[in-house]
Formats: sequence, structure tokens, C-alpha cells
Amino acid sequence: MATGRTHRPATRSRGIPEATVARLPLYLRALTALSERSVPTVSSEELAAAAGVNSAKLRKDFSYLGSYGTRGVGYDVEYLVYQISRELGLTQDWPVAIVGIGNLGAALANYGGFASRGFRVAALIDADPAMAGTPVAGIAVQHTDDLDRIISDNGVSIGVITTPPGAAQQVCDRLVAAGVTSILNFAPTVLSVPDGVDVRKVDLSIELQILAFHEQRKAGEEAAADGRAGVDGDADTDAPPMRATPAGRKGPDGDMPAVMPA
Amino acid sequence: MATGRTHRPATRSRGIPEATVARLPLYLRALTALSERSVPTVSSEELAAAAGVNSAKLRKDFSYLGSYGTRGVGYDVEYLVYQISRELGLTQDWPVAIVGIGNLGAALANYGGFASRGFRVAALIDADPAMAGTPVAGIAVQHTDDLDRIISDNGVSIGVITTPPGAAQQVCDRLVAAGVTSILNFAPTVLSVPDGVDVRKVDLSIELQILAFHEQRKAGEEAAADGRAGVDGDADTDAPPMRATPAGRKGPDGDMPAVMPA
DNA sequence: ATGTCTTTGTGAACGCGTGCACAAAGATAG
DNA sequence: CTATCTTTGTGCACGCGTTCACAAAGACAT
Repeated sequence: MATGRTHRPATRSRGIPEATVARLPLYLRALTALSERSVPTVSSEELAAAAGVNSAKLRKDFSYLGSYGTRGVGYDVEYLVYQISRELGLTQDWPVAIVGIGNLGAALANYGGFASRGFRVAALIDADPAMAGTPVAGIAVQHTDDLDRIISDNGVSIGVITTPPGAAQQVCDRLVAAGVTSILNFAPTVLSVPDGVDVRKVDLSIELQILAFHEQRKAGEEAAADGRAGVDGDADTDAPPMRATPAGRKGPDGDMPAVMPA
Repeated sequence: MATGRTHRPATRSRGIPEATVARLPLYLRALTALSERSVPTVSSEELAAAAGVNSAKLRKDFSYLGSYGTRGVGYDVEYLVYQISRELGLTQDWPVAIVGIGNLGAALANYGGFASRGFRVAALIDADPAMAGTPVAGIAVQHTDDLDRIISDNGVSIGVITTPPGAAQQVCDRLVAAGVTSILNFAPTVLSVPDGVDVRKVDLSIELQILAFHEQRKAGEEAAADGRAGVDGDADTDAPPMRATPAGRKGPDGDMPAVMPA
């Protein structure tokens, strides 16, 4: 789900490809599971299967980190867990602030996957005065007015935005001004940030829309083509059927199906 | 943020590149905003800025859908909204079932971004008998035992999994058996599904880990390099400092920092 | 020590996605 | 009708990411 990084065209950080960085957490999860089962070593083949990727890709990914495997044997699980954790920066504690404590913000505050990976929810911030002091996931919600101080006092460098779209940019600006340099944005808004600030966007409805696209295609293919396992039905099943304005003039406003409520 | 599609290597559906499909919802959102402000037409430049992408990329994306613009003028907003909606399959109603009504499941059930884009939460399903009947977001939670019937009765083809990781694969199997062909997976598990079923994964903690990686790099670069705007600090600031096992033998189990709780 | 067998690490080819830069198309003015 | 100006649509080149396929490296047996 979610869309890739927003700014930062493809910085190829320290020689490690962005695509590889994005997969490291995947490997880490699989390795942690093996570690818990006290498995001492894994082959690239096994680990790749557990992580759901190609084994060649996994080996190449690891090769960017260094030569951590033993030929004929595989990778030492514990050692690899440590190396990847270090590479991802998970050997240190990251205080995180969540701004916008609605349903989603509360869910994230309660999400166990954060705490278990070096992330600590240091502060919950909301603009609603009525929420101030209310404990969510064991942490008292604080008011937006104190955002600056909260960020500074806790040394927060990673912020999570779960506000309504209208407030997102303003919150973002204030976070950045207070010293936050990495933002995870759940609001459906394109945030603009100064250079040096990383933004990653998670858009829940976009994921569903992508699924809907494929779903529709599957349904259409099924109806049109018979026989043969679907390769690439070339004949345009649903090519532009009708054109609102033959040669495009302004405001064709009556014959357009009201498709999108919002 | 979130990770891209899981299976389906890159099917290039109906000639529209995956990368383009993933951006269509972005354009759609920007266009909808323009539509609400009654803006009749936009240039690729303006729309690209609003969507946060390159204008050439946007034009190329639209070219896959057909020639919907007018040279010298731009794109008709309403018409484009309709075309993209149709292409994404949003002109029809998609009943969606959410399985696992914890914090996240409840947040999704309440999320407005779904209903406004053709997705209708048709059913909420949970394994806890105590939850059965409880209304969440105005919909009564139903028990997992009835999963099959619920999916069939409502014609659900898109399922959302927000269960704990241990239950995810089993729920997935049951959804697929009941006829679901698209799955949005929030559980941190690699799901295996038969061909023809699409899985998209959203992993909240992975996004944070990627941010942490860049955050760490920024901090390291700052400390090491001075002067010059950071291009690519080549000298390995934190290359393999110590190796647990010099030539890798089995189970080095004492000198490894306990980094990962779980 | 030598040979066999397993598994890594990587060179090389390929394909997709991106962005430049420009020609074609149409609007608009005179 | 002609000229000019704007903006699309796309040919092309480049770079990143993926995958294949294999040589090198080490484990293990004899």
C-alpha cells in the first residue's frame, strides 16, 4: 500500500539503492522470526521464500551491505539481524510524534509494530482542546499550541501526520520548523517541504483504487476472452466508447455521469 | 508509503504501465479538487504541480489513456475526472469486507476516503465472539464463522485484512475460497495466494524504518562532512566496524547486542 | 591433501520508468 | 487566410532495478 517517497528523486544513499533499502525491513522481519525459532543459519533461497522475493535479488541486496554470508552454508541469522538493524538505524531509539489523534492516529499509537522496532511514541498531539489530557495508548494527548516545545523537548526527528487533509500542510510546516526532518504522511495531501526533509506518503484509498483497477480488468477479460490463459488481451475491450466533446471545447457539463461524490 | 504489489511481476495491464496506474489516483484527487472549485481546464504543468509529479510524466501517463487534452488549452477537468474514474473502475460500486476489527480495522471502517471513491464497506468480520453484533462505524460486526456466506451474499471481491499476523494467512485462504480476488493486507505477513489473486501490502512499520534509514544517514553525513551541500559522502562513515565471526562459523551467540525485541 | 558438493557473490543483459526536448496541433489574433 | 503563441503528445536516450547464469569460495568427506 502507499506510495513511495515523495521528494528526493533517487538519492542512492551511501551506495545502497533505494529499492534495496525498502526491502531490508522485509528481510529483517523474516530473520527475526527465524531467530525466535533459534534457527542458526539460512540460505538465500530459504530466506527469500520467507520474505517473498527472488533469491538472486536478496543476494544482490545483501551484497550492498557487505559479504555477510558463507558459501556453502548461508547466512548467520543473528549476525544478519544485527547488521540490517544497524544499517536501518534501528540500534538507536527513535522518538516519534503523532499529530492528529483521530481513529487512525489512535490506531497507530496502539500499533505494536512500532515499539518493537526501535520506535517510541513520544508524543500525541491534537488540535482539539477537548482531547488535551485524554490518555490514548497510555499517553496523554497534548495540544497543538505546544507543538514546538513538545518536539524540541523530546528530540523528535520523525513526525507522523494523521490530520484531516486541510490541516496537513500547516502541521507539516510547524513540524519542520520545530526540527523534524522525516515525515510519514497519512493525509491525502501533497506536502511541500524544504530540501533535506524526507516525506513518505501512505494513502489508504489509493491502494484500494489500484486493486479496483486490476479487479475491473480481470472481470472484463473474463467476459471478453475465453479459452487461453490470459496473456495480454490486445483488442481494446473498453476503449473510449463515447467522447463528451468531439473536439474538446470548454465546460461540457450536462452529459457527464456524476461519478465522483468527492 | 507502503510497499508495492506483491505477486504479479509487472503485468502491464492492457498496455497501461503499473507505475502509471499507481499515479492515476493521485491525478484523480487533484482533479477532483479542481472540479470542486469549478475550474474548467488545467494545463499539464498546473496539474502536475498539484499532484506533485513531473509534467512530462503526467502527459505520458495520460497518453496511455488516450488523447484527452487540447493543445494550446490543456485538459478538460470534468472529462478527465470521468475518464480516470472509468479507467480505475470507480464508476462502479465495490463492496469491501474488512476482517479483523481491532484499532486499525475500526479506523479503516470509519475512514471517509473509501466511501467517497466508490468503495463501500459491506461487512466487518472478527474472530472474537464478544464483538459480534457490536456496531462499528454504523455496521454490526459479524463472526468469522459466517465469512463464506457474508462474502458470497454481498458479492465482495475485495477484502481487507487487519488481523494479527498469525491469523492473516488463514483468513486470506478463506477469503480467496469464498471468491475474493483482491486483497489489501495490513498484517505484517507474506501472504501466498493462487494465481489470479492480487495482493497489495501496507506495512506501517516498514515506512518508519525506511525513514529511520535516511534519518540516520542524514545525521551521519552531518557529523562527518562539513562544507559542501551533501552529494554523496563516499568515505564509508560507518563501514563494518567489527565482525562477530571472522570467517563465519556457526552460532555466535554471546557477543551480539540484543537489538531487536521483536 | 584432494575431490565433490553446496551456496554465495557478481558480471552482464535486459526491460521498465523517467525526463528532455521538440515537432505537431490547435487556439487566437490580426 | 495567415501568423503567432501555447500546450500537448511522443521519440529518444539514459539510468535504475531485476534476473540469469556462472565462477569463486568454502564446507565436508574420504
